[in-house]
Amino acid sequence: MRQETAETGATPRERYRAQVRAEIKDHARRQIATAGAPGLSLNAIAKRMGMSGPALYRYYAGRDELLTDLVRDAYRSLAEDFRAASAPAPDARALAHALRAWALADPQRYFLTFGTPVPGYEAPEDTTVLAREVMTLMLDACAALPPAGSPGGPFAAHLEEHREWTGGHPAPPAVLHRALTLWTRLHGALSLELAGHFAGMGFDPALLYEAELDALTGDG
Amino acid sequence: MRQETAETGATPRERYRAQVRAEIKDHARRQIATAGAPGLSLNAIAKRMGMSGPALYRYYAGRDELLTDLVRDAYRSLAEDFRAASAPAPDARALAHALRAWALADPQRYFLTFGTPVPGYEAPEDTTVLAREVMTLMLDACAALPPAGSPGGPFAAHLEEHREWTGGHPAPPAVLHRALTLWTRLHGALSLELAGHFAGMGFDPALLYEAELDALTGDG
DNA sequence: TAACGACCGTGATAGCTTCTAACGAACGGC
DNA sequence: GCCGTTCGTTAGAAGCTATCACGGTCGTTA
Repeated sequence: MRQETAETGATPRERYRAQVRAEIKDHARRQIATAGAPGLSLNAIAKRMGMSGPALYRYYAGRDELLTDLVRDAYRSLAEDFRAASAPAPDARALAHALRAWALADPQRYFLTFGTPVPGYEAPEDTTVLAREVMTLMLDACAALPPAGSPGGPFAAHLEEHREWTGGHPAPPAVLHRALTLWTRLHGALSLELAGHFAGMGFDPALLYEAELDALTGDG
Repeated sequence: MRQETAETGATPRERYRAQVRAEIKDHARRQIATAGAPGLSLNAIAKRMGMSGPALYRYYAGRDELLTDLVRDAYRSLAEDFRAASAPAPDARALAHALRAWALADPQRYFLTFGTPVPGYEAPEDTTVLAREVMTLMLDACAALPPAGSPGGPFAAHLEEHREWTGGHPAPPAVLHRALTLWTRLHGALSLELAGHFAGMGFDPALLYEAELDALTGDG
């Protein structure tokens, strides 16, 4: 039978394994932060950890599995920041600022989750679950906003009949619409900024972001 | 001396060279459309063209140069579609629809221009010139819109002093703001749709796009 | 027409990558 | 103390970018 330690609930072997996996992820994070996802090299990680290339495959079946783990961590980290920004009460402005801070802290991490998808790579089921969790926090924040003057256009009516993605959230369609536009507009400004498309244009991206946020919280 | 043909103004050698380069680009386009930019392989292109790998280097110095050429073509193609949508008169709605059609026709081409940047790769000067051309058409379209009720917030005031990117466009700051939000909002909705982030959410991305467009042309 | 030079395609090579397979060593449970 | 699981190694296949040196071809020029 296996002997479990009190602290972690795992055998020493499993603890070692978990630690090595964490170390691998740490190197991968650093590597991705500077060279991006395509620059992630299992070989380089192994060498930097002082072991040979194939040894890594004892811990990760391949590049994709490592990337998936990083995506999972990224979503979890964003959800955590969102939860912190939602305390003591859901707040769309705080959420938006948390999102930008999270993105600027590690742009490649943002691209890993919301950037260009790798064609061959299929996101596993549980990442969409994590994404839904983030979405739920956005819905809560938008539900807490003062209701907009307009009752919502034809798209809000469309959303009334297609609310599978809300996970049973009781928000009215106008709030669903607001949450979606909050997401897409902030992502639009943020992703173009991070991708460097505003470079050399002269204006301050932070002010554009703030202007979008004003438009959203004032009247979507 | 070089002998120029009447039709193309180039020697037969140069015509052949241009034709081969075009064929390479064609294969690259097809390859990128299915496997994305990281899936672009010079070797595979060469083999599919019936020649050996290194032969390609006679026509393109490397992967980056080929990618740059594709980016250039993409911008040119978008600018062309925008010009067509701006006839007979600048029209923001027509422009937006042209953008979405252009993106859906080849999502990887969209990502090539507006997607996650490759960290090692630096876009050459002339692509920014092409991007400015696209931006100018957007500015023209926004200038032709009926003026918004609001005179513009603090960001519009900021833009008044930072209008280098307009290339001397005489539009008032409110129009500059509108053009920027047109770009970022449409990109936000479009890029998330193309990246598959709306998959399984149930609603129709086209309606979301249309709703954003309504919000923009009605009152930004 | 004959020769020269620019250009094109080839195979060989270096160095990198992911990933599989087979072997030896170390660790932990009984 | 034995024995099996697990770990790390080296070797190797297949792929990629990119460079080099060589031979063939084409166009021009003497």
